[in-house]
Amino acid sequence: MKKKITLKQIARELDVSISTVSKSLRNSMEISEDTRQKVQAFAKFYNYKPNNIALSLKNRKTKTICIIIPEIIHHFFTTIISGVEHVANENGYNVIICLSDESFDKEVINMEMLANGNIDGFIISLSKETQQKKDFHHITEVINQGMPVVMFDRVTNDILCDKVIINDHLAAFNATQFFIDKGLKKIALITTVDYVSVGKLRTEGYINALKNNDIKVDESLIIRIEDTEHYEDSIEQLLKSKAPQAIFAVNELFAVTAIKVAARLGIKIPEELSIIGFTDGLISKYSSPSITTVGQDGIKMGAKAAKMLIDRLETEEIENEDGEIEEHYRTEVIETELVERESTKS
Amino acid sequence: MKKKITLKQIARELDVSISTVSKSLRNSMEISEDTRQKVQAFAKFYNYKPNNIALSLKNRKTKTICIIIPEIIHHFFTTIISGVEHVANENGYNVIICLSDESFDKEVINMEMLANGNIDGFIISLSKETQQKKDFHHITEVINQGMPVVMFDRVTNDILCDKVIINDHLAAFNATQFFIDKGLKKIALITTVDYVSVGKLRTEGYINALKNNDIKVDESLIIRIEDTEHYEDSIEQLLKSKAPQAIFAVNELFAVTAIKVAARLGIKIPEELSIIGFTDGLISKYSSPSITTVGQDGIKMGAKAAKMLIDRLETEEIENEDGEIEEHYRTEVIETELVERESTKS
DNA sequence: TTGGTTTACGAAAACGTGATAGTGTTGAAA
DNA sequence: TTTCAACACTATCACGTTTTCGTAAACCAA
Repeated sequence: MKKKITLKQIARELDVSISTVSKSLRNSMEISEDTRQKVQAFAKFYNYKPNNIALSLKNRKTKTICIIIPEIIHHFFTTIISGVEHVANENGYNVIICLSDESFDKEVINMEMLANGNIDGFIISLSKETQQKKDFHHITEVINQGMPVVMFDRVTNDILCDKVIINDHLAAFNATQFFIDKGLKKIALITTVDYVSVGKLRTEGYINALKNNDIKVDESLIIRIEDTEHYEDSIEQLLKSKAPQAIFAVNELFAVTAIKVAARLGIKIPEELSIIGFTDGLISKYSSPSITTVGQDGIKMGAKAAKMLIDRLETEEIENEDGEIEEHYRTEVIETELVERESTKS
Repeated sequence: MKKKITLKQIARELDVSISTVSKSLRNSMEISEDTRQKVQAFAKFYNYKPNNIALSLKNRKTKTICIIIPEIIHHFFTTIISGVEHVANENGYNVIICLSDESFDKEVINMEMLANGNIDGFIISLSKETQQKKDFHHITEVINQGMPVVMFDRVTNDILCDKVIINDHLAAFNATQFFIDKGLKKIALITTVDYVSVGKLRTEGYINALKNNDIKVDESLIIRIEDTEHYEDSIEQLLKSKAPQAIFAVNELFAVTAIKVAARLGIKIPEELSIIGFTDGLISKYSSPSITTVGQDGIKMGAKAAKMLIDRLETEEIENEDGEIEEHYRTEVIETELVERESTKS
């Protein structure tokens, strides 16, 4: 078991100073060809690699970013991670993943913990609880310390920072319009409670599409789900009592559950009932019938977020020189597209 | 924008030494009540938090572990992460996630990068390419440097370290036996190529179950899939030409694809064809019909792996004192259970 | 007053690195 | 012979902590 070797050990072994070793290894002209060779050979033999922690301390940057997500067992967030990770790696950054489990406290603890030097910046999607509480002090604090933050998907207007979102409103509008264009008018909505920002926006998109086509909004066609475990009954109720022609679900799980319930009730899809979900995940793809969805490109979104963060990290020094430059934050909108499958009529 | 404050700044401001500040903050008895109060109040006001990087450098531990997985867009691995993250957090550890993308090179780069001080230990599941190459030098090297490594799921006997696995052989055996007990004898297998360790083991389990029941192994009932994109045709071929009574698939995707193909061919499930998959993920749960699977509890597995790693990290100092203690590595086996759903007859 | 013990603090080292600023030796120009 | 530059290296500092050791000042006993 040979432990990692340090500059100091090499220096002692070769009877030169630490500076000489350091310079030799970075091929400084100050050091004679001879010594350089010797040091480099020795270092290679003992597989010397600079200690990243020491470098981090010295350079005041860790080359590590943190992504905080509410939930990892969720295809959308997984694709986000994938996108972030890829761009980060390309730029020599590592990624620390934190799960807030939709909990405000965990989000705060994670941020405060890592803000003390561990990482260079954050990418975050707010937990449900945080959105409900509207308490963002932990985030503003981090930003005030000069650490860049990029928010994605579940964002808030209360914080000024870079953001990456999809146009939830428009996407929902288009999905609803898609139904209407097919001649369907009795369109149900399965959505979340309103404090989840994206759920709210999607609901609005749905409503606006109806209004835009002079279709009256029937509140009894809208189900707002809070408990994410037991909602099958509500859907069954809806299908039985209202017999909608179409359902727009604000996520994949709601969509696939609707399909299951419909199948159980003997309702034919897409002949008697069309369904569109949100988020193009594995479930939609492999469900039978497969589900038409509003595809959010998580990979692209994650990649974008990572790029924005890294851009800010790498250009920060320049901004600081001028001292007085006002931060100018951007909000990027990622496009969505309707992925047509078997759950809607073509 | 107030940057983080350091001990040095507090010391200068209060006109005491750095040591005094440090001691005051950790409530050392050496410092007078008076000074302590003063320092603590000041520190609290400026929200002083020790710099983790400096601490890491000093203590030679980072309180961060790394998990390397082949692929994140995969339910099993996300549950693993979830389990790891939970246990890690409970013990004050952060988790860095690296994706090897099934690539040997990326696995090596990630490990070498992080082994230089960034983290305290690894949890890893081998990439396909690594398993194929059987080149594990990067892992042994890290272990030789004294950094603990825990392998899970895709492991190898060529490396001595802690491991967490499921009994793939037994699980496959039991699944196959389950079919046989229902009176089904013409059982097909959809598996991976043999260099994927778990695929191989599951294949063996299947074969042994057949042999154990004096059923001849029919190689034409076995499909070994290499290209993970285009294998629908092979399955269609199998169903058409051999008309198996049951299919055992070594993962979720193979199982759900089999269902799709069967549906297309008008084969009734489970009446004419029973299917069992492996890994109890969302797809199996939400597929219609839902799929009976061999459930691997990823959360438990990840939690176990994290626990083993942290145990080793926290007890290491003690071992080192004795100097001569031989490392005794453990291999934990996580139980599986058959989750019966609609794709098999009850 | 002397010697010894507290009390309350400070200096310095260590973790590992890299940059800046020296320093001694040699050889050549003046 | 002096001076100056080039060469080849070394010393030191800084990053932010914690910890060990040292030491003035104060107090007390003899």
